[in-house]
Amino acid sequence: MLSEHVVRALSALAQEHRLALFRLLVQAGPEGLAAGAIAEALGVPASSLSFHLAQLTGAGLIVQRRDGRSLIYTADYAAMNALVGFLMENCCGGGAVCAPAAACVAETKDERKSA
Amino acid sequence: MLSEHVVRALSALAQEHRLALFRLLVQAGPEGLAAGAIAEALGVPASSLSFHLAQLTGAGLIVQRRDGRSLIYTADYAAMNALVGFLMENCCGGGAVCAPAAACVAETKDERKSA
DNA sequence: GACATATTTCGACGATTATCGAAATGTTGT
DNA sequence: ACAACATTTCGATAATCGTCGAAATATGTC
Repeated sequence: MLSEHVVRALSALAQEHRLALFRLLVQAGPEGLAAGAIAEALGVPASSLSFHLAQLTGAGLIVQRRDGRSLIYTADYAAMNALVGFLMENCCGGGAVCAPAAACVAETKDERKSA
Repeated sequence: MLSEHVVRALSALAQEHRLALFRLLVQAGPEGLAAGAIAEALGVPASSLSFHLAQLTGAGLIVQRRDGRSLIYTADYAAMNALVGFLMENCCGGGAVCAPAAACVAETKDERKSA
């Protein structure tokens, strides 16, 4: 993971609306949310939201897919885990006390059924 | 933890020099590093570095103490853990698959000796 | 007190960012 | 083809940010 990418990701998260947006998607899970639903949840005009979605997408933190006329956004958990891992890497010079980075492993609805 | 503080912390980290600086301190551990040593390690002019140190300090990510004429900076591990925890909070709606946030518990030299 | 060292504050500059309405694009149903 | 809906692109504006030299502040030494 290049620090250039990490800076881009952190910049994307370093903004009230985008931080709220990302957390909304993190908590929404793999099903994600449509742009319209996000705009309503955050109370942000559509054009502003679109700008923020583009920032997060460009940073690789969220992913877009289409469903009918709606665009559905989901958090990229792998990117989130990598970001956290990068920040805490070699914490305290690798002392045993420092726990390894957390990992969120998302499951789809189907995976949950078959488990 | 208020999202306002988190945004401040993320903004502080969302910059090449400051990200490198913070990671340097995270890896340096509780003993920390003097401003001069950091400036040399990063290849940044003293006045620029001072600006960045102030950003990180203001965001509560690092802490300053004095030793003679040097100012020693250390990473605030509690703040780092809180930041990561906030980001991953309630991941996937609280699904059991998602591991809890990582935690780095720093030890001082003395604590390590007596352990 | 004078001097060297360590670091911060000041001031100015160019570059990037967030905002949002209006218009454009893509999608669906008739 | 047309109308309705969902979302993005464009353009302009105000605000914030990173940079660094010069000067100021603090500390330690002689």
